[in-house]
Amino acid sequence: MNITIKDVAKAANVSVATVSRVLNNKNNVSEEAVQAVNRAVEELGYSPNFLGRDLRKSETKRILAIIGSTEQSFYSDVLRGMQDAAYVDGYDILIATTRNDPEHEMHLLGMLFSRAVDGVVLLAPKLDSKTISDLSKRYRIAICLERLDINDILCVTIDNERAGFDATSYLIGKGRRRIGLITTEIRSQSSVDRENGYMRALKAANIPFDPELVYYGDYDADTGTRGCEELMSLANKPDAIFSISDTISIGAMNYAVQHGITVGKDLLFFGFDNIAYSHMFIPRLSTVEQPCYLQGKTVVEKLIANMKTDEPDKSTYMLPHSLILRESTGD
Amino acid sequence: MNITIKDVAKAANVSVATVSRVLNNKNNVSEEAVQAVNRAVEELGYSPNFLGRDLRKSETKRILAIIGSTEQSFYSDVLRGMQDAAYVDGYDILIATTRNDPEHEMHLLGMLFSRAVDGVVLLAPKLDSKTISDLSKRYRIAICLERLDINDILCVTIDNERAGFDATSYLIGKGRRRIGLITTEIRSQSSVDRENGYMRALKAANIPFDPELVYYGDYDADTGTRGCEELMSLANKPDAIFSISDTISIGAMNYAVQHGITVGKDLLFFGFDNIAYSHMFIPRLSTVEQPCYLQGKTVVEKLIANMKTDEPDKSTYMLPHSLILRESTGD
DNA sequence: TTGCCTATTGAAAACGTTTTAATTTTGTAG
DNA sequence: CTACAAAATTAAAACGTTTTCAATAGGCAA
Repeated sequence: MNITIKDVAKAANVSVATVSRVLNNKNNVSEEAVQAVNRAVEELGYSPNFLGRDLRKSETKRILAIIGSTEQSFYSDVLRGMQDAAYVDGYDILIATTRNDPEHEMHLLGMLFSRAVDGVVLLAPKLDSKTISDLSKRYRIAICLERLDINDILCVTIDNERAGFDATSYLIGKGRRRIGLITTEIRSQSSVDRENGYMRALKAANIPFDPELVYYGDYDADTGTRGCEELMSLANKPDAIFSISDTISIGAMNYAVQHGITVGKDLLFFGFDNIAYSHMFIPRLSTVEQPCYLQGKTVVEKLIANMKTDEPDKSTYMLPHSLILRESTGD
Repeated sequence: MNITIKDVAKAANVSVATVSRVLNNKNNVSEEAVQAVNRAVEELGYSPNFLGRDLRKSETKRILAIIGSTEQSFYSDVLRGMQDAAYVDGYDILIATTRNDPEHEMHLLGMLFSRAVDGVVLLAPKLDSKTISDLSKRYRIAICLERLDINDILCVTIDNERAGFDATSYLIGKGRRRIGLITTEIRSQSSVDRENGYMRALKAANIPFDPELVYYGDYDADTGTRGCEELMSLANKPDAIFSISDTISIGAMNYAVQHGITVGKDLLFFGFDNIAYSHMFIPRLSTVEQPCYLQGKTVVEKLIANMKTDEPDKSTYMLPHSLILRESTGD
């Protein structure tokens, strides 16, 4: 029913081997054969079945990027970087979402076990690090935008601890001493690292850590709103708030603006990620920028390199971040 | 080197056929065999190679969602709907991005021709409708969030013309008679439809159409900012602005707020999509809400149904939209 | 002419599954 | 016991490619 390489061979009066060679641009084939095959392909409207090819070659030239959801808009830059790197070596990047469900993440990793893709990049994995680490011994897996506490898997990320330190220190440098922190209930390594950076900055400035000033929630704007509300209802209010994501910060600032708090003066805000909306929302948000595109590009380059070797690179690469200063810190 | 079904068969002392049947839960196999096979699978850490399976079965149980980029955050709801529908029939949804390049869109459709996926959903296609329509005759393709001017392909969308009409009419109902329109340079069908709705609303209210009031740009916030600036520098300024996306509206409102224009009074704004940030930005944006999740769910349900039949459904389904009224229209 | 090397070609094996068709085993009724 | 149906099993074919290996054709030197 479907047109196969056999049909093309028949139409072009050559063997299937020759057709295959023409299709793959092998050099040891006569000009006539090339012409005949191409004509036949054209006439029949043939396109090769990759299932056959992939099976025979035992490779798919596809890499799967596994993410929680596409909602985090800054993923788009990461993915762009990944695609650009993949393109160079003829790979395609496919994306699948886990909805932050570890079980579904495992299901998607099944595409790797079952050879439906050649490699996987986990963006913000939810599975425990032991599991991932074990799998990475048998399969080509890399992690991006995160790192594992187990240190034997290819990671491309930023130094989140340092970034948390930098942001918090900046607020301290602005004379603030009661700095709130809004972070996530979910103990992702990046959140933990950012919190640790926050702590270290306090310690470095001899400010005692006050657990009251930490609010735990989700990754969304509502968390920011509720967090800000809670922190501002403390007897001893904060004079600055660092959040581990811009989305949270925007929600938090939203609360402040609506309650007549002068952002950038009474209360400073520092976010994380530099999402597109962070400079649309007024007052504009100061934030930590991470090199999204570059992280994506780098992780795929390294992963593809790993596919070609038996001694995979298991390093953790930390790319440089930077602080973007805007109105929310009074800049 | 890799563990195959043969190894399992040997270890379990049965034939590969039996192993296959156990793995696929076929009923005509003895309890002992099931035990033996499962034990062997466990011991060897075997997982089936889908390339072999897919080739033999001529199906992959995978559907590819092709989008421009993941930046448009409201896609995430659509994709969630798609996944939920896919899950019911044991399909996986994979996502690939075209970066709005028709050529790359065609490349990705290659996964369909080459049988790497069973079907494709195009979210906002960039290829011309003739091409897509032709392809849909040979392959299982559906369109979501858009429609084609050629009407012979499965589409799930909203009535964008009607939505444009509704939004504009609402502004007119608020006493506005100079209504600006910010839309896209790119002539996507949805943009065109929304514009047509805008026109029809003007006509229905006996307001002459003024081409000066239309600004063409991109899908981003910058376009909104520039568009608003340009429209407000007219001798005869608008008293309301309808944009074909929230992102644009937010950029536009941003300009207005910064230039001391009282949004919701001097100037009304109406957006489109009801993205998450549209109620975070103050003043809050009135907008057209489309049923994202439902569109995604529906399109995949219909597509899967089409895969099972020789007489595919080529209808266009228009799901209901609604108006969300907030501060930007003085509500 | 003969022999040999090179360039091109094709037949067949291989990739790892599922499924068909044939065979063996089991169970049951007579 | 025997006969026969039903159940379980297997060998082998099939899916559509790529690749190996052997074979053929062509060119050229001797």
